Amino acid sequence: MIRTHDAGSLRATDAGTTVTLAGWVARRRDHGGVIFVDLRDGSGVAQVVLREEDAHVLRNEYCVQVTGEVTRRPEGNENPELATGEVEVTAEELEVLSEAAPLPLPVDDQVEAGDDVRLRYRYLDLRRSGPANALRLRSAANQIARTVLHERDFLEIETPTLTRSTPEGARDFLVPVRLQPGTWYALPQSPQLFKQLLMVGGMERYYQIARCYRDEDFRADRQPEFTQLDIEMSFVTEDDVIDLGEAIVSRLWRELAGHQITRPIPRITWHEAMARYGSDKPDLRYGVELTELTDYLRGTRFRVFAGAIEAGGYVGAVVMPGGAAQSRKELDGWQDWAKARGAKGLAYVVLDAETGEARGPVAKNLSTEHLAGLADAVGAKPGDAIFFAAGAESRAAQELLGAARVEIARRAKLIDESAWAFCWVVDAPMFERVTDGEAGGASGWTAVHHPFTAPNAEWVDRFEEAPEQALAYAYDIVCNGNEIGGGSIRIHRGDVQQRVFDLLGITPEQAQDKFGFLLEAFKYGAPPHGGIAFGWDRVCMLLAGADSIREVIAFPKTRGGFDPLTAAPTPITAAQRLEAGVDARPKPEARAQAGTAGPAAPVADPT
RNA sequence: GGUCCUGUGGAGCAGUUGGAGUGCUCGCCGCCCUGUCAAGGCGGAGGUCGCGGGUUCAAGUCCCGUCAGGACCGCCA
Repeated sequence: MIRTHDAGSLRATDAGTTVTLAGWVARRRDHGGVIFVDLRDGSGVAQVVLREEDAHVLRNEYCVQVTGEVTRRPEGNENPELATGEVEVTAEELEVLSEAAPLPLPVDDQVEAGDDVRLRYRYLDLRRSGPANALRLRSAANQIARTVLHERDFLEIETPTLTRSTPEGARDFLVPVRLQPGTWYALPQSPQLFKQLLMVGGMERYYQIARCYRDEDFRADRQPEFTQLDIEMSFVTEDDVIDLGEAIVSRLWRELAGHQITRPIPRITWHEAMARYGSDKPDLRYGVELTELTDYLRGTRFRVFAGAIEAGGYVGAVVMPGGAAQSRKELDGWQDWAKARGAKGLAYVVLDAETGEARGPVAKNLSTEHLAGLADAVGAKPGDAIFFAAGAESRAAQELLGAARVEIARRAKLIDESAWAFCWVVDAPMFERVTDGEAGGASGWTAVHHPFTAPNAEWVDRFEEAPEQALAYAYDIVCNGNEIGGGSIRIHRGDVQQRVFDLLGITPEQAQDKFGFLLEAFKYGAPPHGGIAFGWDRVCMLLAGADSIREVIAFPKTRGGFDPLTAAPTPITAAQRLEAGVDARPKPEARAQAGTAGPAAPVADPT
């Protein structure tokens, strides 16, 4: 090392030692005869005192090496703000290791720069303490997860990133295969099938910090490539996986957030979560629960509600504490808010703060009796506002109220930002009805989780009887309204798997074509198994207190899938295009079992 | 694919009902300065107001389109 000490480590006890430091000029204060430089390295900052003429050339972010004696600062010149504030290094030698051009992005913790500039100069951004600490935290999180898992005899095993599509339902990223022109690899959306094969292979306890790829639109908590802490275990029940998940999460939060999670983490069924919070990832930092009014309002003459009730649907409400104080404009704003998410509107009633009298457009449509008992029915007080949602589809109405609940909490400032509220959402439904608009409204079933999720003991023999009610051994862990992980016990019996495929409308031929290798593996003594995958970027984002996963990714992409630093993606040359076989037609016959098929002749046919 | 917000020297922001010269802080360049720590003082350079079109006597400001960044819906666990 060309340094003897870390700048941030110097203390009063080091006084008298001669040290060599290497790092960056974080800030300089040039007094003419004496120059103070804050020298920053990975460990922190120390003040260097320079009296040499040639020190005047120093500029921000010059990379320098300094040798000198550590001395206590003169009486009264200590800086209690700095860990190293009691001492300074009086430079005897200064070497400029490399100069820095004027900075396009100030390396300054005070300045908030725009995302495009930060990402374009991410290496400068990372010199700032916030972004640097976010990556350090992520490294620590990785370490903690590995420790917990190795303590429990897990094996870290890597799986391919050039593979075929796994059935997660998102769009695949595709990679042309030069050796088999016209054929394509898919980047894995998750290592799902491989980890199940590892269980068949007797690995019993697998984990991987796995990069996953999904070609869908971005969000603050979504990137096209992202990371999962992926785990699978053999011979386990749902409780075993949940217990492991809690062990990991509680260790992470204890060591990185200073928060002791109370275990067991509460569990709520999926149906209860939808009924009480209108969400399958409820934020439990605040109350504001939904109330179902389907029975209460039965017989109402208000068409919107009556229609939903007669259709066997749902009417419900959520209360905004103090919401009656909102202006007409604010209340109208809720209508726009609801329309923006595809609802027709958001009916409401406000309760007069003095008299408790119900007012508002909807109040006129409700009978005196319904109005009289309304406040009690939904738990509202004078001065509150009550929002309603109704629909033939219970879930859509509940989700609208659930979204309103989140918005209410935000507008009414009901969220304790320092709180951590965890829960498991269990007993998720197996199937969801899908209507294929293009196929003339034909309806079928799709797997809520994925098609290898096991029905629970109650439903395993009869999920076909009422697919919409069948429950799975599937569980999600939720933190402050964010789904941070999810998993399931998998199907390991061929007959059950076949019945699930039948219900999903997957023909044996299709099943064979898409994941025949997994089904074949299951013929040879597949152990019962299950697992979980944590959305590692989200976990780290929450631990870092960030509001986007971009903050915990070293080199993230912008919303358009663009990397401002490397300017990827780029067009390819005609030669690359030809060689990659992008336009080649695959050989007509389906590729036989692996092994004997030679490389196909290149059928370059650029169109 | 849809809705919304933002775009003004290198960075962060201001710019009123359209009205003369687009302003501030930081940074940058030069000079001064021996105890600062967001050092200070004096002077200076640097701007196609994202881009294109339109309305107008006049556009940073209003309208249309487009590009880029962001938030959300759709999509995606």
